[in-house]
Amino acid sequence: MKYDFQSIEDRWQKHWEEHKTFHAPNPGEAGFDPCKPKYYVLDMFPYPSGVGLHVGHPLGYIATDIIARYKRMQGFNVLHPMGYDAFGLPAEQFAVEKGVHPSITTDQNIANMTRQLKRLGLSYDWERSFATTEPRYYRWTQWIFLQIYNSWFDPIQQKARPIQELIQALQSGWMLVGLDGEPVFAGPVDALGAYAGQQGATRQWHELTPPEQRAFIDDQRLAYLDEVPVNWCPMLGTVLANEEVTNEGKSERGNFPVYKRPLKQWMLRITAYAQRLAQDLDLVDWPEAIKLMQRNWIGKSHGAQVEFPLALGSANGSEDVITVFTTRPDTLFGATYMVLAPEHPLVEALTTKEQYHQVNEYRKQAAAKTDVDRIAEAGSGAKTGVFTGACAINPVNNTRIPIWIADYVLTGYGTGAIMAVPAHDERDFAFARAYDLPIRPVVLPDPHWLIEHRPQTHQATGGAPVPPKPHADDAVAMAQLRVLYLHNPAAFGTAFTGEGAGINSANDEVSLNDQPTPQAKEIITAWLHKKGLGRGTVQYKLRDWLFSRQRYWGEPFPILHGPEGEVEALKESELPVLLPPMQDFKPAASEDPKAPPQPPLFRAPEDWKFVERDGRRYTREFNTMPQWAGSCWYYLRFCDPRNEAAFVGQEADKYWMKGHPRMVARGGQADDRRDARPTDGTGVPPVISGGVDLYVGGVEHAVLHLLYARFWHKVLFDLGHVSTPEPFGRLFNQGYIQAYAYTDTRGIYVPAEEVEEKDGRFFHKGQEVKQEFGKMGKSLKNAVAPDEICAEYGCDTMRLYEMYMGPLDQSKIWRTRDILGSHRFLQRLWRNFVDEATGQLRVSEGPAPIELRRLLHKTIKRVTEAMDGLSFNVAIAALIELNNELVGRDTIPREVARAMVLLLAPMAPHICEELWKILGQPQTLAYEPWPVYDPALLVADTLEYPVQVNGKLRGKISVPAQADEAALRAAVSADEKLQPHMAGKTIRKFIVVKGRMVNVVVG
RNA sequence: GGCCCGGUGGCGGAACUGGUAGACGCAAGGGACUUAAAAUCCCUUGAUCCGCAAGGAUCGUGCGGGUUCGAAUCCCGCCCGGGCCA
Repeated sequence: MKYDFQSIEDRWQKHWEEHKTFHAPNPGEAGFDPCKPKYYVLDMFPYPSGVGLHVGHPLGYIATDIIARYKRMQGFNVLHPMGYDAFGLPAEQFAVEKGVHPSITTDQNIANMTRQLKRLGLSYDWERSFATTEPRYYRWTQWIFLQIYNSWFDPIQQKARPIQELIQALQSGWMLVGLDGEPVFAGPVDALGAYAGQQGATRQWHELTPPEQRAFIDDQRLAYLDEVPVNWCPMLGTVLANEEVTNEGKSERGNFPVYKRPLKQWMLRITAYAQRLAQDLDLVDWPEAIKLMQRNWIGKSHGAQVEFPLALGSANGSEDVITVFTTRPDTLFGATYMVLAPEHPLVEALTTKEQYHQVNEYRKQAAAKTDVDRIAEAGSGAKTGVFTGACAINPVNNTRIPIWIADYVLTGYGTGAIMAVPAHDERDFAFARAYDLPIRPVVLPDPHWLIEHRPQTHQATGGAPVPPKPHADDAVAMAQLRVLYLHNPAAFGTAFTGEGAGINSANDEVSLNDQPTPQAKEIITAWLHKKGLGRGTVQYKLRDWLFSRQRYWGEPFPILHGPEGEVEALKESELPVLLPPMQDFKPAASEDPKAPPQPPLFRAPEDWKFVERDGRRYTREFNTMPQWAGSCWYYLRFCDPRNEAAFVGQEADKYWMKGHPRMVARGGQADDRRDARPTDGTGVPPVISGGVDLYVGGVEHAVLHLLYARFWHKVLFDLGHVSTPEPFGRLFNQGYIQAYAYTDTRGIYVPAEEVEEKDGRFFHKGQEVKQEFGKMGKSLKNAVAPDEICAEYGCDTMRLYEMYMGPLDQSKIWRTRDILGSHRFLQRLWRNFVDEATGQLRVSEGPAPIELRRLLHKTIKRVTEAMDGLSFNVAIAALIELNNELVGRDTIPREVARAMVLLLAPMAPHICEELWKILGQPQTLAYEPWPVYDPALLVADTLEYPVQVNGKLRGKISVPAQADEAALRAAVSADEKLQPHMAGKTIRKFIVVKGRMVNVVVG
């Protein structure tokens, strides 16, 4: 009886499906065991792509499956679901290409992907599966949008609250309307810094007209309409979020040009959560790299807001100050000019008649460029700008400084105005040189910088002699260099942006001279605050989330627009708003960046587009939600996917999302949970955030999906709909599978499977080709389908191979021929259990020989620890070693056979189920207790100590395990091999590492 | 340019908290079985050197220093590769 993986795998997959082996009941349902702890292990939501899976995709799925199976055996209730993120551009584009409605292609793709996944023997609870495109799912996506829409962010409590509570507070006079359209607390302000300084200029709620009231409230919502400069991609016919635009100013999907233009769009106020999104990263067990990326994206920076009064005669109108934000207030004395973004609202009022034409022309040019172009041009040194004719006053030294406009300043960032400090900012430096503006050094660079950038040509020194390269210790030369810098910083060719001692920075009241940068910042910020000229601030790079897309294949908004342009949200009872059936769902793509956006829903049937209410005719919102909406909360729906009354039941949320201290497998006693304690010593903090216990996916979602989902989750948390502050307690990023790809002499990729190797060279149809490698996929023609591998070797082999390739978080290269090794392992395992010729079981009763039993328990320890660390490659290696030990024996003891099958089962479940059955077990092994090792068996009677002499390995001694130092000394001096190394020398030190080794220091 | 991660045999990789570097697999070579091939089983395999042999010596974890009885592991400086930001 040979190892017939085909029939074994078919049979067990059928068995699991028929017996619902992996169905996890919810609290309160039949079969639910409340005594067990829970474990929620989740894969990142996949797209059901039209081309199907290649072997790179399941890498993470296999890993989570192994953990799910392992945790089940350890006695956890395991939630392990899978579903599909099926809305969005790729699905729609695929549908457009094939000329079929997206709902049809989506269903086909889902069916195909489900088939492929099931072929891998993944133990998902398929009964919980859903797609974001199902109305019973997106109904709740719309519902959550309504929650966000009907909320505001209370800056004192730092949380979202129902907008109704704000309205009540305003009506009762507890809150007032500030001049800048901010809600202002009417009570005592001292304790409430958030509102400090805003009193005085306020209005009572009842002083506002109803439209004003409505506008005010709409401005406070977490979902709001705003006319904003957006990333407009005419070729896709939609706008994109900043995150969806590449550094090159192209769309991430399709690589089409993206332009900046103002459009009225739905925005989500994620910026209100900037502080908490950054701070709560401390609560989760995520890779540091990902936390860092999120922190960078949120971009918290400390600095100061400084007010620059306009010089007399400069302002035509109301405003008399320009506010700027700077992270280097210590360089304020070096601000020699100001720059406004071309779009800055003050530009119109400031510009003098003489400069009007030039300024206007410049503004037109700037409007035609994308942000990214502008940043790129600024970075490349091509600075452009125009003088407005107006001047401002530098408040620290009362100097008149000119106000310019330049497109290297963007409206989206900060206040859209900067103070330019050319001596200490690269872009300001380049600009100042281009337009001959003064450069005033106010921070003294360190000697290394001065030497590195010292002027080296006659021209650069302005005619002065070129000094020889000074030594940093040469006080006289360094002094000369400093003087040269102070007189002519431009000669050094670049700005000094580092920290140093202040110079040229004093007025009658305050001096930053000789102060190191951090202190200088504090001193000047305090002075500005005292004088009412500015204040220290915290600034974030994070922008609000642009939430509208001009697409068909997305969730419709639960929003109506009234005849007077008023916005009206639907009631919960009116959900879902179904996508209308349409034949022509194509976006209105155009190569003309000026073409007006035309959402496909604009062409929807009349009875969908218009809604009668109280005798008024409302128009539906024609935009749809972006791709990310559905994946922002799917992990919650998996907890309770069939709930018709709520997006997730409270009990289900509390049970599956609950946080618990991370369990540590200690000494293999993993199911003694009374003893479980938070991890320590590993440097991993205990997880206190709750949420998904293990979330596995690629790094590419580091900022987008993971930040959006955290934001939604926090809103739901604030409103009391979910019980944990964070959605994903522990995150793990798996690496990619790469593969060799081959290019011919023209540089064109040839199908990798047709390439043959000869003596280290590669040939395709007789032509030599070049070997490269890269991420597996269609474009490199190097994709390998899992179906082929499963057919040839079986999916157990494929699962083993993918896990054996290397650490899960690293990228690795797929080599089909290496699969043989994993396959041989399973073949050998099978033959150890079953006599192929007779079909006889080769298992013996009776106790195992002690040495074999020791090896078994050592293996249990290694495998268990490797599982906890997700080091499946190491776990497999340990099992191969044990298996190799069994090869050649006539029979294998039952206790070894049993444990071995259980240990391998999470990784190669089909063959193990079959062997389990052959061993006479009637039940699936999916819920068998995980083997536990006996620590007593790991301690041998005699130990072999390696002995070093002066740190070099010179021999080995065998001693009883209990041997003390004296016994070891005796054994060492008695050893013949060691003697020559110590002869004639005194032993100066005798180091014993108990159970590990001995080092003798002689001399 | 800044920050982060990594660099170990022909290859993928292992090595607890500083304690026998190279587990395990692939590839390669030799042998057994076989009419033959495949499959299987056994042996060898970091480099250099000494020895008929058993065995032994020296070097060796990107490079150069340092700490230590002892460094792939910790510290400093550099080189290379990857990622993120600019």
